[in-house]
Amino acid sequence: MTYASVLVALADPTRRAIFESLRNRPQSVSGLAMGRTISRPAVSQHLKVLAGAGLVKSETRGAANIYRALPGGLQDLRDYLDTFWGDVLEAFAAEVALQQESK
Amino acid sequence: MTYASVLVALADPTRRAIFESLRNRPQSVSGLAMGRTISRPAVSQHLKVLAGAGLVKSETRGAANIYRALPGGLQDLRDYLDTFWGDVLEAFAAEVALQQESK
DNA sequence: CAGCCTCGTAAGCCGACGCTAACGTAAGAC
DNA sequence: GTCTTACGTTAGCGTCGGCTTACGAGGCTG
Repeated sequence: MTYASVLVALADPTRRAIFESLRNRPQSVSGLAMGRTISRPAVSQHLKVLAGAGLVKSETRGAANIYRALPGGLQDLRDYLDTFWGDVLEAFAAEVALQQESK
Repeated sequence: MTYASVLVALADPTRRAIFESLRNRPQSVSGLAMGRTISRPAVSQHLKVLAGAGLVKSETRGAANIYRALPGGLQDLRDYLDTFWGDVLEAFAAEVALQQESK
């Protein structure tokens, strides 16, 4: 069920940009907001959504708050897509067989 | 770039339900709307979005319009996720090496 | 302590999204 | 031709989501 929240989290372009920036190296909230055109609270809200989807983990270091991308957060979505693959191909094969039979 | 539209398309629960219903067997617009609580035009609009993302193909059969799921439509998203995997693990390894070095 | 930094949250605004109702079009069935 | 079925599109409405501004809570430094 968590693949749904992952899809919602990654559907937003700004959130994707934050996540992509985080995949390279862990960063603080201010650091993430600095290179971008949006304000710092906006980044904070996006991080909240990403954390809820299990894509990001926060780690308090002094007054700062370091965010890091979680590799396993995408696994559920990958499994979901793999399920689709098998089903679609199966349905396709079944239809091909059906048309062969009707000839 | 198409993985973005795929993410947006699959982020909506109703659209996912339609796509999941379509992965089993091709169906007409009315057939898709029948089992659901939403109206037929709503289904039509969702199918338009799915088609724009390359997840679905329409095939006119008489007055009806049969929609079918495309297996290759998810490939771009899969590749995108795979890119993340490598990068995150690489960053993780780099950080581990950094901490090892500082010891 | 005061001052400055970091951050999260609440209120409010505005644009986009999903839905319905109504219309118009095209393809059979009679 | 007439009627019915199946479909796409539009206009309009309600709602949700992303953004900013403003505030309050901690932590660190002088």
